[in-house]
Amino acid sequence: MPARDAAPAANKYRAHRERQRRRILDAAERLFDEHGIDRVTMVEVTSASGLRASTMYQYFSSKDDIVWAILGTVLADLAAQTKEAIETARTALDKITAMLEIMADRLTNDQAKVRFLAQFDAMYARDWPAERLLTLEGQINPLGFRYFGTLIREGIADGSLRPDLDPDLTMHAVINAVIGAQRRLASLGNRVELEYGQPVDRLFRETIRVILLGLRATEIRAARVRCAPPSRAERSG
Amino acid sequence: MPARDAAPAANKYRAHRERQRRRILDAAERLFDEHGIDRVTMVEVTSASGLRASTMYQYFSSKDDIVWAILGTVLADLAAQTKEAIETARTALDKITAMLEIMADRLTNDQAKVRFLAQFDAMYARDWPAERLLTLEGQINPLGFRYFGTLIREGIADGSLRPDLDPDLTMHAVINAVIGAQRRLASLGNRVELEYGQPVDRLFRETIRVILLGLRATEIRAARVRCAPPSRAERSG
Amino acid sequence: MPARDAAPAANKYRAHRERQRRRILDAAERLFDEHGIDRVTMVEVTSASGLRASTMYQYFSSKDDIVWAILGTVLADLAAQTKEAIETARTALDKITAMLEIMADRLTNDQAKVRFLAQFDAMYARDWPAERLLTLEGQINPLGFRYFGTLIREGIADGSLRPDLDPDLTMHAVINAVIGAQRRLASLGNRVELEYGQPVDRLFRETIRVILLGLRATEIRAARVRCAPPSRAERSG
Amino acid sequence: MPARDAAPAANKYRAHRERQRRRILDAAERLFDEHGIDRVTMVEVTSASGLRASTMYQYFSSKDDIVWAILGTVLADLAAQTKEAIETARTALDKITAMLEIMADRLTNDQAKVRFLAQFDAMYARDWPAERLLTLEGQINPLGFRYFGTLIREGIADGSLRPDLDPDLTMHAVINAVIGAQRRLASLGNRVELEYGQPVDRLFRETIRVILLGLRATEIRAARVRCAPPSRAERSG
DNA sequence: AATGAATGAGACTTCATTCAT
DNA sequence: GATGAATGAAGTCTCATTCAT
Repeated sequence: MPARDAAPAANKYRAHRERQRRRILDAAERLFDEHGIDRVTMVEVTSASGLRASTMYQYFSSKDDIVWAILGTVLADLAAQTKEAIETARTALDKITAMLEIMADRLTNDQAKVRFLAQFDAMYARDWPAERLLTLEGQINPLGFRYFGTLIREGIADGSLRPDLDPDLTMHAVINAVIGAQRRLASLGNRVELEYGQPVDRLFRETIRVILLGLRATEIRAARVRCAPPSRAERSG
Repeated sequence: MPARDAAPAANKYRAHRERQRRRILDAAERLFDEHGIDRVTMVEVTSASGLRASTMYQYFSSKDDIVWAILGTVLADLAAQTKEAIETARTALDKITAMLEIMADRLTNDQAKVRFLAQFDAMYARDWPAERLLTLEGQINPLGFRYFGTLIREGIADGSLRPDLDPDLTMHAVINAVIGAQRRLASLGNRVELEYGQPVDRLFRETIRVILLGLRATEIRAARVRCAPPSRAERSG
Repeated sequence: MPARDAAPAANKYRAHRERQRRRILDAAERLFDEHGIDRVTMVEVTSASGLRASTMYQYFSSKDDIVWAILGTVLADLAAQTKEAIETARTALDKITAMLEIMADRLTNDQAKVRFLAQFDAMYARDWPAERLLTLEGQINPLGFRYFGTLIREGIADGSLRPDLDPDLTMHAVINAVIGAQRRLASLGNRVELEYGQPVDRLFRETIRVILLGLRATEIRAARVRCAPPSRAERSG
Repeated sequence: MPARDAAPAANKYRAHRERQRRRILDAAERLFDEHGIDRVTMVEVTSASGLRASTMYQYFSSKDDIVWAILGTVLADLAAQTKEAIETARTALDKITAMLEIMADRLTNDQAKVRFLAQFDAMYARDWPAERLLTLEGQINPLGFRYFGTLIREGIADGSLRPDLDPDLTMHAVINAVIGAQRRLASLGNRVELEYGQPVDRLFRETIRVILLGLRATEIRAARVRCAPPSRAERSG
């Protein structure tokens, strides 16, 4: 009976299509990471996927298509992780710390994906429309850029951040530096390690530590209170 | 007399060659910045230089050749500036500050060159031999990487840096973050500006400020100088 | 009862097929006119018809099939119109005039179809078998080519045509010129208008007028009627 | 001595280049005529010219380029012939007759080139910019379109043309019909011959004869003089 | 040293068509 | 009868590079 058969058939098609798509994206992701996005041709992706050129075009009509598709999945993962981490944090400093921790974690456990983002930034930044960037970074910080200012103000209010920070500037500056460092380390990878004699994770975590030291309230509050002896809170901060 | 004619002729010849070389490099630099290194072909560089393909081969036999040549000039400039700045500084913090200032200055005044370095990192990191990286970073810090550890120790000793910094790690971490941020900002350029509503220089200088805040012992000293001897808790931060 | 259900089902089926066929032909006709037959691919016709490539093959298995099908309908219309017009005419000149009028009318009111014929001539003339041409022109003049000679003789006899016309040649020559002019004007369309500053219909009607002037015995007769019995010389032209 | 060698070397290059160009154009012209412009691919032209695909692109970068180049030579020839013929004619009717004679001559002696023009009209009319048409037709009538009106007026004045012709319309209409007929006959070629039983030249010359009969003053002058007996000239006209 | 010509290699893309469901 | 998937074949075009002058 056609009515009964139609749905399963359609499902089967869709499932097949999805599987093929994944094969292509996986092959592409691997090749991009091994040789660099710019050095990989559609022909290579095609044969690495076990397809013929003309079949490929039924799925992706250009390398850009593939790149954007990969970007989509990478960012979706990232967004989910970030959101979860922020929700469980309490003070603003904790939230910021959680965000940066996520980035350290990704660098350790998903270096290939971070490298992909690094390449993407370097190669596509030029061409892609500004809204894309909003989407991109917006997904790293799913609460939106506006939230950055709020976060700093919140931290100043709750005493976890230095009171002299510029709410409209600081968080942007921090995120940028951290993303820059993370991607650079992912790209240069073990070269950095060879050279600096330090694993990339340690370097990155140290970067985060220094930045958080630069943000946190401890010393400043001491200065503000000025001539009173430091409270216990300050001492332990 | 051949002896007399030879030298001027040779000079003229060398001068001509040097001029041609510059034309090529300038054209390439411009194209690389406009369209991205990977999207520029030798054909384009050739015709932008006003040469013929076959003439090009008398100067550069591949795009890589050109890229490395440009890299050489960019790094030489950078090295000179950095060295000078460091020499005039007194405390370790001053030296670090000077190094980071140089980077901010380059971002403001030589964004194209920073963009070039950003592209270089992203695209050539993969292939180029490790010694090259040593050269690269070695020229930013002409005193050598070993010096980084010394610098931190010096700063702790002269009281300009936090005493709890790890001499083998901190400076590497800081430099990496700053380079990462600088190149990222140069690459994304006015896109970041549109999005964050802040000019890239301000963002970058804020990044530096936060990092220096994270490094310095200043506030503690400030508090100390002003009112009372620092408690032990403050000293250990 | 199967006997009762079969007929309506078959009808429904046939109606559906016919509707699909028309959709395809209409889409093709439009595309052929917009972009030129040779530049239109089956893929384009297929998607303009809202079908899938594989479905198309249930109806037409090549572009040629479609072209011939369209040709069939266009010629059928034309044949009907021509036949009717000729039947109501009295003298040979009137018949010829009627035939040419039809062509002017089509140029004015069905320019797209004339353009189709123009393209067909230019592109398929090379390949198509000679019998097809017979069919083609035979339908414009449903009475057959032989009739052309008869027509001229008839006109000479009834005094409507110049007596010095060659019955085996003239009508062919005239028809050819008129078809050539008509199709050319349809093809070049408003380009001619822009250039010559005259609408295509006016140009075409003027062409017809000149040709008819070249054919008719009228003026001589006019002279005759007005003043004096015609001399023998005038009668024989 | 370089000064002496340079010029001959450059000449040699240019001569070689010109020879290659001609080989390509000749091969293309032949293929276009045999199979139709649209059915010929660059690959075919290339190999018919004895070149490699990549060499071809040093000369012509698309089929269109080739088509336009051929068009250029064809029109140049035509323009030269037409101009010469017109100059030696005396009355307007003679001039028109000369123009049409040229077209008959080309049909007889250069049918392939006329076929090329026919194809060009049918296939490129759609796309090519209007100025091109001006150039095209302008070269057939090198005196410019304005001249058409003048010619008719001149003919009416010198008594060689019917006085009731519309100077702004007639010549355009005539030329269009003649070009249409000529190209149609060239395209259909021997098919027409088979069918009509008449060689194409005869048909075309008959077309011209009828049209000229339609234009010339003879009969009209009879009418104008009205009641005088026809002169001998009129009788034999 | 400069350059015109030639070209192998290969990337990208589209089409028409078949087959299994 | 409709359609999703697959694909061989072919065309278009560009690039890097060599060679002879």
